[in-house]
Amino acid sequence: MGRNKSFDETEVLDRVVQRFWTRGYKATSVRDLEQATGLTTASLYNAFGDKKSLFRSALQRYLDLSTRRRIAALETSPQPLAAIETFLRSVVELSASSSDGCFLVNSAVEVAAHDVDIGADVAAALRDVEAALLVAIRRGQADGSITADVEASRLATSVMGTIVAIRVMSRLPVERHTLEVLAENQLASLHSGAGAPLAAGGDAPVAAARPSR
Amino acid sequence: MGRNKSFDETEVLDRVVQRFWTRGYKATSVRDLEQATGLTTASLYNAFGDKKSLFRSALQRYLDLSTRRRIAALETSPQPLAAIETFLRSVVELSASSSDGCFLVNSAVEVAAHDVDIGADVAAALRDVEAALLVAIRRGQADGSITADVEASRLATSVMGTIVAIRVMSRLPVERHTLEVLAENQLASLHSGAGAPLAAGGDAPVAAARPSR
DNA sequence: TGGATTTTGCAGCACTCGTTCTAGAATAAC
DNA sequence: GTTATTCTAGAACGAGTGCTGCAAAATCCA
Repeated sequence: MGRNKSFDETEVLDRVVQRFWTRGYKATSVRDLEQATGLTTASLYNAFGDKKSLFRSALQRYLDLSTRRRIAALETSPQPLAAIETFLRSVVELSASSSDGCFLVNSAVEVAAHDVDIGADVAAALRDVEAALLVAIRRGQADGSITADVEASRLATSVMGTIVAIRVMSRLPVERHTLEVLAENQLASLHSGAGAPLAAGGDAPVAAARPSR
Repeated sequence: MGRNKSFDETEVLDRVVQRFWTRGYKATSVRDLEQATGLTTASLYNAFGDKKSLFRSALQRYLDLSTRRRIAALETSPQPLAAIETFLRSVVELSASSSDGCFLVNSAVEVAAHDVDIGADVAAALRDVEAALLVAIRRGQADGSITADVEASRLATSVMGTIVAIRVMSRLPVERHTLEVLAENQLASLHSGAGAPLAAGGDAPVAAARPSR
């Protein structure tokens, strides 16, 4: 009983994600969100609670759209090393084409340290990613494509760190080449075959300075 | 001619750094800074200009105190690999004992993407660190302590990325062990001797969950 | 149709934001 | 001592902050 909502919650959340993602938590005002969503204050507060709750909902929506798809791809791919490579290369691709970075990493730095709840959200999401990487790495070690000289859990942490680093560097006016080097060095350290722990040549083209925003 | 300032600018800047560092740019108000420094609005604006200028001055002060000391240590140490190891271990130490992260990395994520000037400041500082790492790595390759299988510039970028990753992870409620793994994997990939690209054992103790703030 | 219940539009709350202004206090040069 | 100049104190500005209150509109269940 009662009146129905005139909007779709997930569509609204997508707009909210975009705002929080590009501007950050503090720099995004509730009025910004009203303008971005076309909703009024009352509708926003009625549907999602206060600003912090809305932010957490947006973060979960972002995880559903971005992070969890990657996790699924990692866990189901028949070629785990190739899946990790695809993952890393897509992160480089995204990072090179936008300075928005990763909503999760941005939130880790700006908000997570000051809010226990959001800190737990972010840490849990990163743990999920690392767990998926771990599964893929273990399978890669089993089929011989990934080096077994290092514990799988250590490799997973290392890959996770590389992703975070790429995401942070992408917020700065750095060359795309820098991001590629980070990804390639990480990939090289995963390959089995102990003779060449890291590729010395580098098969990716050196790109020009990325366009400034 | 005229009246003299009743405060020391660098002492005031140190207080300002602490505020911006722990709370971020947007979440730190000018009134916060007045309270932290004991100065009035007029004195702050007279000495440092507006909020953004004050932030940039604080960032430079931070670089003078923290970053540039590390750079000097890297460039002058007779044992470059040991210097890098000391660098990484001190980053882990700092990161494990505080959730403030690195003022430079925090600024990269929160502010640099939205402000061209600050973005240039941050990127330049990271370039300086990477350049110092490069010098140390080249010397390590020359004396045989660091692997020559990988281009020095790629190693430098990789170490830089690891530092950034540790700094970001330290803002979350993660175990100290995670930060140590990141540092150790990176160190292992620097060592010459191709047989064991990454240490499998791990000589650092597994610590309990770090104290929450 | 008639409540009951929910959503919506919008004014407005108390407060904080970065910044400026004015008056007076302090000090260097003459 | 006078004067020119700088610094300090604190009020205040207009705009913006997160959030709430209230009446009107819309919808479901009976």
